[in-house]
Amino acid sequence: MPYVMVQIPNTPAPTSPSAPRSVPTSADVARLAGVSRATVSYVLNDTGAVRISEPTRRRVHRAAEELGYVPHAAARSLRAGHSRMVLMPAPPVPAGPLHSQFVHDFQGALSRLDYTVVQYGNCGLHGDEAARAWAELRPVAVLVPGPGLGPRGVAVLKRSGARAVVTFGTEPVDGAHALLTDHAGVGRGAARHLYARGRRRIGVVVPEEPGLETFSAPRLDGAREAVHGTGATVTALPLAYTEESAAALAARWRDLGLDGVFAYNDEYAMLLMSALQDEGVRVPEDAAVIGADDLMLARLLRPRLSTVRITLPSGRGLAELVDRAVRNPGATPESHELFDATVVQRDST
Amino acid sequence: MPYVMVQIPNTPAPTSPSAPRSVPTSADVARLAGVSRATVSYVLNDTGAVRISEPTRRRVHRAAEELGYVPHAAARSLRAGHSRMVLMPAPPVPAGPLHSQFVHDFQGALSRLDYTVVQYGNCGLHGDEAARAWAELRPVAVLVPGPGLGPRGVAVLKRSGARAVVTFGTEPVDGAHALLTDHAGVGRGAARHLYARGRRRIGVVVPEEPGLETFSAPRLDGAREAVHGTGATVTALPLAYTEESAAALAARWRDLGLDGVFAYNDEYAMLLMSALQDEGVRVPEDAAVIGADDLMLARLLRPRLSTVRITLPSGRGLAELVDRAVRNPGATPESHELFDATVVQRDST
DNA sequence: TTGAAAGCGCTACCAA
DNA sequence: TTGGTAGCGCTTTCAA
Repeated sequence: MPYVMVQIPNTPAPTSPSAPRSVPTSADVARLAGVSRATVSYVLNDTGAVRISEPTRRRVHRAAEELGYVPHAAARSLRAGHSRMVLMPAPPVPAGPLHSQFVHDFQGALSRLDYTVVQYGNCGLHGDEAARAWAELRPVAVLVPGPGLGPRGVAVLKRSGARAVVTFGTEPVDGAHALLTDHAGVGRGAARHLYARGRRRIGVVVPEEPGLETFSAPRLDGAREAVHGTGATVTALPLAYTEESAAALAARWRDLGLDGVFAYNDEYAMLLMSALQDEGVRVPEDAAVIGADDLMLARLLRPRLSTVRITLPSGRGLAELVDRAVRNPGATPESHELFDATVVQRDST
Repeated sequence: MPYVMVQIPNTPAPTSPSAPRSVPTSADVARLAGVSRATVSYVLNDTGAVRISEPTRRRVHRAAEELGYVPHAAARSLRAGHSRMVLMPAPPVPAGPLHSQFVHDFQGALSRLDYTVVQYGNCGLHGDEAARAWAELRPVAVLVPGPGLGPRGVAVLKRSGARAVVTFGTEPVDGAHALLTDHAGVGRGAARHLYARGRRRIGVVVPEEPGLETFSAPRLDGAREAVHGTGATVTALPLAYTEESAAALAARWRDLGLDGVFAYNDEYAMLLMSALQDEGVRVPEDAAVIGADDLMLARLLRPRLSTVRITLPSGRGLAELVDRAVRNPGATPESHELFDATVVQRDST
């Protein structure tokens, strides 16, 4: 079907009544109020050093209101030479409840310190590429979850003005503050507990979902380390987060000859424990099961699930760390343990 | 222990070798490469219209590399007059698994369409205040979860250049595209199901956690509506997400004289069902329980939990909606049902 | 093939 | 008390 392409002007003539006028600037406000742009800036920012008469203030405010004027953050921070944006790249996997809660708190705390917190969804970029993309936004601080950042990335960020770079991860990155997430410690705690309960052939669930290796690998390593030299064994058990996968694993459970399992976290633990029970494997007699994260829901299953409780520090404390780092960018990067991992024994071990 | 505070200059003299030099600009690159800023821009952006000789290109690239030059996004979009930022204000409550997954998909899909997706954590701001804060960033599109935005807010955003404003919520907002989340439909489906199973005195759990009213109120209303005129009753049951609260509710269950309950979602349902069982209330004989969201974990409890499954559309489809809206900002706002709610009967009803 | 220069929207210095 | 104006870093038109 033949058609005619009509050129639609994307900035309609300002005479058109219903059309969206172009975005009002402070110059427009100044014009309408009959003052200079400088005055507009003074009034709207309530600059202390300069006194503007009350009638003028009113005129400016009225004009701004009438035009629906909103200042342009990019222009402002360009002029100012800095911003108060804290950038937090979104993790490569959808956030779990712990992470969601943590990010929420942290955002709140930083907001109260007058920072603007922004989660940046950068799909597919890796390593230094990603760092460059973040650096383009000229954040005053960057909080990077996971291992996506090397020393070169840190350097790129700092060179482009980031006054604080903070990483979450199992080990510190050169030049950045580090919040150490001791996943190995979680695995170690779980395996030690199983060992103490008399288990010698220990399975460790490793989720098959991509993106979780970051956490699962150190947890597995930690478990290995915990029983090293004791004669107990640790076996990696790949498991997808589906009932089918759990049923399949449970079906070959007896062949595996294991007597205890650290199931990565409470969700996988619930899934596996349930499948084991369906298979007639008794928990904890035939197989002791321990999870991690201490989800409330995990207390509802019977037997009640033992777990490694992970307590994260308050968002406020971390926000203060960031604030300190921003105020004193020269300081030597600090490393902090972020986790506090405690075994909570219930009925499944 | 006494200590001496040493004033560290935060912009060290550029002669200092190891100190962080000030952020390199395209002018620095130009200087180092011995060309003009224009040439730098041409080379780094690979401008098609202009041919730059190969040796010059190399010099520019080398210089940029050496300085660790990263372009300044704010300056660029200021000059360009527009950006490709899609702003998504973070919801006031920590995200649940459904929301996390959805946001993740959606971010990925928009990234592939070459947008920059940014979740903005704006603590405490409300209504038009919040809209103004978002507008300062001059996003090309804004996706607002929940009811935080009125027609005035939409107008503010559009006036400041947003070419698409999309709301998630139970009802459309004037001037914005709407993705309708039919929470009432969820409640309706659940209550209808309970009614069909012979229940006449129906409880509806209303979470006490602040910020959830947005979802719980329409779910309750939907349940009321479903049984309106049938002689069946609907009773709101406040419940905090703690074992204590659930135990307290279960303790007075017999006094309440209810025979069925829609428990807001699967998590509250699991909590309540478990408490009821501890109290000796038989499920489903004495009390039929239905949740919502179809969490996998809810299938693990016994009796297996009936639920209202909520399927969200793919992130890709929504990303395309946004893209279409951005390309054609004049179009009449569309409204779409976002939810597809289906009752899944298992053993608890 | 390259350079000079204007200007995006804003703030802050200096002058009136 | 107010206005003129420079300049933040960038792209792009026009001229050489």
